[in-house]
Amino acid sequence: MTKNKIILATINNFSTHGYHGATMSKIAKEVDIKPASLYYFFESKEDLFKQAIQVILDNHFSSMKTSFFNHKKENITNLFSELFRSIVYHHTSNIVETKAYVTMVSSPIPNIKKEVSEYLVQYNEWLLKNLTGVIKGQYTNLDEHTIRKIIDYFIFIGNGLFWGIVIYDQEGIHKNLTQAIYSMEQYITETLRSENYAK
Amino acid sequence: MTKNKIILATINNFSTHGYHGATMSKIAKEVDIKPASLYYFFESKEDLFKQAIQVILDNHFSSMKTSFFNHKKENITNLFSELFRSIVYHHTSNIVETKAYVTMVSSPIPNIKKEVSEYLVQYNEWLLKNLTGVIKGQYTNLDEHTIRKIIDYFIFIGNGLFWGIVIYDQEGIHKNLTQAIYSMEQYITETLRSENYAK
Amino acid sequence: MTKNKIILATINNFSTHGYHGATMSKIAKEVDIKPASLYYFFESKEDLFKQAIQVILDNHFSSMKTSFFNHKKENITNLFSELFRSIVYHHTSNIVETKAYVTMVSSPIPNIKKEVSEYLVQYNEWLLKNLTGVIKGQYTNLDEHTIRKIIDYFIFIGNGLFWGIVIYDQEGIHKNLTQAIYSMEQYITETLRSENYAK
Amino acid sequence: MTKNKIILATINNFSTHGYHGATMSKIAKEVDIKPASLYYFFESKEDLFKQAIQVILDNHFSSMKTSFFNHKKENITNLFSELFRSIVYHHTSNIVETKAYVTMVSSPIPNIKKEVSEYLVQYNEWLLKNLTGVIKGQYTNLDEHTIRKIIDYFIFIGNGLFWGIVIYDQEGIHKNLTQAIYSMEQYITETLRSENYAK
DNA sequence: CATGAATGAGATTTCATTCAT
DNA sequence: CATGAATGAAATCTCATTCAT
Repeated sequence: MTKNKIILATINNFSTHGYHGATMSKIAKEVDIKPASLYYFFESKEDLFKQAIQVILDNHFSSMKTSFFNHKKENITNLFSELFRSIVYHHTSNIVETKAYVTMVSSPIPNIKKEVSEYLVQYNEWLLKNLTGVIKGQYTNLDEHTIRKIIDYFIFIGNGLFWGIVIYDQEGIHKNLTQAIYSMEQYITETLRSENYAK
Repeated sequence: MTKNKIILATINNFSTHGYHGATMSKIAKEVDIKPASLYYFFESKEDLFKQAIQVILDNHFSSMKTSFFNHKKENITNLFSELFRSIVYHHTSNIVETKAYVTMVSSPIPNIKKEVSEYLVQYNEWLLKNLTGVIKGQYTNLDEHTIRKIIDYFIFIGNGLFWGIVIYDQEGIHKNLTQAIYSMEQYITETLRSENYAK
Repeated sequence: MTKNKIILATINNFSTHGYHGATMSKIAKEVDIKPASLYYFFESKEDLFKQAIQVILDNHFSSMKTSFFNHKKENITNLFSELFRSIVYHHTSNIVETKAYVTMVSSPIPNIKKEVSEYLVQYNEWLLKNLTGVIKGQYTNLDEHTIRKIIDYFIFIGNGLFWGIVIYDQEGIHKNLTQAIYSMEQYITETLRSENYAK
Repeated sequence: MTKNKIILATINNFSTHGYHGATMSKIAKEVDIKPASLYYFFESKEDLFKQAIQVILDNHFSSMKTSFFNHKKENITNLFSELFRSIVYHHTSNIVETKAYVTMVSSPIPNIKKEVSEYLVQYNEWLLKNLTGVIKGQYTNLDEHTIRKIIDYFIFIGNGLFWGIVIYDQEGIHKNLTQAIYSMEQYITETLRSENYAK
């Protein structure tokens, strides 16, 4: 479908050239149509980019949801490992969208900032709520504050993993994944021990 | 000095609008001169951006060198904490340059990619060499491979810290700094223990 | 057709203002379109001028071919007169192209020199071959060297005629034409006599 | 002297790039000064070019005068040969000025046309007057009309020679010179014979 | 004399957009 | 659906010129 191809070409161009560098011509050429034809599907460049970014965010959300709900959640350390793996899998399989996201964060598109930050807030709330739920389900005695600290640490380590995906190659990313999993395991072990926690 | 002001305005505009969004007009307006005057100091937009980026990279390097050599290096855990603190300090004090760097990585400026990757290689080598030196000086029995793993982990955690600087506010960054320091301490402790190492 | 009109306006402006003096604005104004529209038909100013010059050269070649092949070639003196007449006719009817050609020779367009010199070489070869053929057909005993001398003289006299077309008015040009025809007749008569030639 | 060097650089640039292509920067660079310095010597670009062109015309006139008055004028055929030789010598030694002249004729400089055409009129009158004088001195019976025809033919042949100087190399030019001398000799011989003239 | 610094005007070119077909 | 043709606005860049030093 042409409209879809246009969105993909838009994401592709945006990720490597930024908003102003991603011209309607380049996008049209990638889809093998003329620039004038883009206006049959989209009202304007801004409209096109708004929709394209929505696709990136939707993909990200559904990818994260899928991996979250596909997991058995018997073991929390295991869950974090799985989530890290999902993050790596999602972002490496969609490296173009990932770089587009980074571009979005660093040089935000005029008039589209809002959508992105709203998504981030929404995503974080979702993640927080669900992770909290799972952890509570397994470690019933852990207080809210400790749970929050674990999730925060997970996000912190996830950030390192994320930036690694952007700047490293396959090999480097894999090394980071191992480090992330190890780090999280350590953190949980330590936390549980210091909390004098018994499952 | 006009030339300097132009460079600063360029970094500023580049960091928020990307290469194509940072127009010569916007830059000139920020310096309160006319666009034509930019060409007295720089041959072309590309030339201007090349020099601006060189400034960013030079600043980063000298900032890292300063913080590295100003430290006493009596205690390695301490050194890593100090370096993390320096990273945070440098990037938060130069948030514009930092965002410019992220923009550079995600949507690289045509014909300037090379300079940036060359810098990264050079910086990594410098970091590796010096950190290796310090660690060796303090833990004389640690083998190369273990030292390398420690440094790799340091870089991995530093990446999380870095990305946090880009996307969080003061408070979030400070939280990340604590997490990073803790994480590194843990890692070193564990490593030394598992190596059955006695200083 | 717009593209054609643009080419004509280009030749026109080039012939009187030279390459740098013939601006895209002037050309567009002459065609009654906006400068930006020129870029729908031509990639760049250089591209436009390349094509315009090709038109001049093509016109010249086809004009010369037509007049050469339309002639009966029974009498060689007559042929030369006819060719002179054709030169005058072609250049006075296309005085703009002719002046453009002179401009081209004196202040060549950057990166377009090659096309012009290649054309000149090609045209000279064509002229030489065909004139040689006709002369040989009529004066079977004339040796190659003599034929070549006659053609060279024809070209020499043609050059005087050509420059006269550029700098004189109708009357002056006509006077030159008479002189050229006379000169060529004399030369052939003298040459045949001195070669003791009998047809 | 700087002013002189500027004039030479102007002629040089004008001859190869035309008026609009000969920029103040290029001229300044050739003299190894800054563009701003040109304005110490000349009021404006137009002023500079006016003076430069005056130099070309003055050089041409004095060169022609010298060669005319240095000749013994015993033999008219000889005089024409000498004048042709002078033309060739002057223009090949000053090929840059010559090409500048051609550029001037084909793409005249705005507001400077007048000076050039006035010079041409003046030069032609001078040439006519002096040649007429010499011819009359030697062939006292020749009527004005015949003299004028000879001079006209001389100019016509000179034009072929001139254009040859512009487009040919050393060898081609020399061949043209021979042809021109021969042509003029023939013409005079024929004219005298047909006028049934006895010196 | 000479130039560093600056600029208005204008040149070439790009780009998002429109609209008739 | 798609595009050929066109354009206003703006971007990059050039150029002649000025003026204080």
